[in-house]
Amino acid sequence: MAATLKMVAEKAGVSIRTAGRALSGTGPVKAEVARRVLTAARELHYVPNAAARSLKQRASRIVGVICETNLQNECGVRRISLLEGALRNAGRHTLLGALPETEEKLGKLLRSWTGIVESVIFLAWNRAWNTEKLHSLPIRFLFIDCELECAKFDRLETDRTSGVAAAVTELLRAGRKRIARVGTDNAAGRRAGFEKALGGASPGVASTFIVSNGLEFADGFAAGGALEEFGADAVFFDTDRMALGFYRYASEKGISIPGEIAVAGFDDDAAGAFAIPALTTVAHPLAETIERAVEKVLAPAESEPELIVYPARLIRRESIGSATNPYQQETGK
Amino acid sequence: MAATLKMVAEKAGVSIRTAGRALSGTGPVKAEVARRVLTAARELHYVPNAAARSLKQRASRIVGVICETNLQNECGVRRISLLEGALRNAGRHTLLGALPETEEKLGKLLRSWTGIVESVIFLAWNRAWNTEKLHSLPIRFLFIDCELECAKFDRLETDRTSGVAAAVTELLRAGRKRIARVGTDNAAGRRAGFEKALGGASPGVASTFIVSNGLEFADGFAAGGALEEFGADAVFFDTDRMALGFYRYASEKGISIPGEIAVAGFDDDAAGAFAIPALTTVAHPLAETIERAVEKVLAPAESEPELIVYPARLIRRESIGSATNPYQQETGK
DNA sequence: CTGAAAGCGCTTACAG
DNA sequence: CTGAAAGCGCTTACAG
Repeated sequence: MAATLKMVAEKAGVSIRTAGRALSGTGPVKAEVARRVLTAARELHYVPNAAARSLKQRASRIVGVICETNLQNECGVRRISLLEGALRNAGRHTLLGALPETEEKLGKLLRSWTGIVESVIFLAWNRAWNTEKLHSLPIRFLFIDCELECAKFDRLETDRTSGVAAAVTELLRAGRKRIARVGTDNAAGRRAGFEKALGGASPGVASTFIVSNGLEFADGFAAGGALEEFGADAVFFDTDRMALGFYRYASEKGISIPGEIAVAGFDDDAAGAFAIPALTTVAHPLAETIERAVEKVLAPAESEPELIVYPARLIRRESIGSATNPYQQETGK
Repeated sequence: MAATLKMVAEKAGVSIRTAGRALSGTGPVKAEVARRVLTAARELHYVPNAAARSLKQRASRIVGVICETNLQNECGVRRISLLEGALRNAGRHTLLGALPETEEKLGKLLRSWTGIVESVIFLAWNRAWNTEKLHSLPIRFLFIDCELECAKFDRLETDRTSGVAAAVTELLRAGRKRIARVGTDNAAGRRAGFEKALGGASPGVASTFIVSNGLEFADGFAAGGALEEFGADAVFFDTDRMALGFYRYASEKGISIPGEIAVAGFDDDAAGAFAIPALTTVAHPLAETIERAVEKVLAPAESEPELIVYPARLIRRESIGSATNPYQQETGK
């Protein structure tokens, strides 16, 4: 049985209002009375009911976060972890949910969050879905790296296009002539980056796109056959996990990286820095994005929605032919 | 402005109670009246305020989950992801928080969760802390894999001792004579497992424990020097991430795995199955633990606290000398 | 400095 | 079948 403010007030022999003032420190209370209230509260192990306070104040201080369903890639996790910490520093709590399989289920989830959550940050979204229905909910929405096209919501995006272009340009600079990209079909920014880099390539360069269902180790491993068939001497994978899955394929087939094929990934997973050879990758602007997301959540709801794009950062490592050991570069500082 | 039940009732020209009945489907309402209410609700985009309902019903259906601070190991993430899904299937929401650095901050966090959360599941805990203060909070607690010794709370544990013992026994069976363990000082179960396995070893076997500050790639890499110094021909790492960090060290020094040194880890990260050589590891009983945790959260609070231990599972792969390719074993089914 | 009242938005009894 | 009242636990005005 949790103690209530009423119980504390009765025990201290004061009105509920006076007890409230004494405990919260707002408003004047005679020192002796305050002491009596605090003692009563301590003895009853009184802890204020945050939900009741929220209801009265119409401010729950809870932010919903929708993440991808199969949460396992390290970058997504770091993002959630950083977001939770930043939100907590801002006095907010994080309600976590995975993106449901269907629009209907998402609607149900958001309705069940109504009144609990003030804002919802989407870290994952299905681009085939309609955002219309979101408008009728008394919730503020923010989309991070969802490649959403609807301008009615705040959106923070990593500039995947430039990030991928930088990585692919690096493959070209290393003198590679048959460049492949392995990834999923719905990654518009990555495709654009790949094409952008190839647009500036010399005439003798050939390229291909190998469609993958997933973004996991197994998907990278599975792409090995198609890469051999194409005769790729360089490959960009949409995720580091895929790239490292391909490492295993290459090892089994005796294909040398980067000798026979140069490899680059995306996400800057910690595993990549320790892989053999260390993996060239593109890092998300995590810190900037998180900082801005929290600002957005704290800002008054009336502000105009905007699209903010943050640059990704290329991390060049051994897998495209560098002789330096990036592990020492990065951790030696 | 979110529409309230009162607004819907007024628009439909009925009492608030009748509107409530029509919308929730509880209790009898004349068909024509119900239709009027539903229409009004639709037009106003009415969504019930879950927080207000919680307050009245004294049941928030929100479960707090406290995870480790630097959430990056894959196993911990899978656990959270599975937990969120299982809780949602049980009609519960997941409030996420990282374990604060100090007891005081944890107390503050839990107080701020009071009234919001019905139970809190700890996925991380500092064994130096006192559990006494938890008792005064109107929250139910559950500890998963925290190696907590206090019998007043429900605890679900992976049998790390047997898991580690199985891995180390496998190293011994492979004929290794100088066995090291690399890990943190506070891992009681792992230490016990290591010692248990060595207790049954032949007289000629030597062993050592190399203390590590963290459980990351860099920590495994950093242990390389001490392992060479000891002249280890086999090593058990407390996490797969450390083991894979050591892979990099071995590669740089030209040490062959498993030829010169056999390696085993713990956690069953996906990366291990694709590493070269594929990493022998111990898998957590994730599914069983999650299922039981949700059962506990749903069960009446009066039940006696208990300690339940689930067995870990050894996954033997190339890193201790097996010739089979476990990748094919595991994904070929 | 202190208290009685009203209300956040809903639901749970209780009368009609 | 329907409505007026009370209450979840707190806070925000408003009187004294």
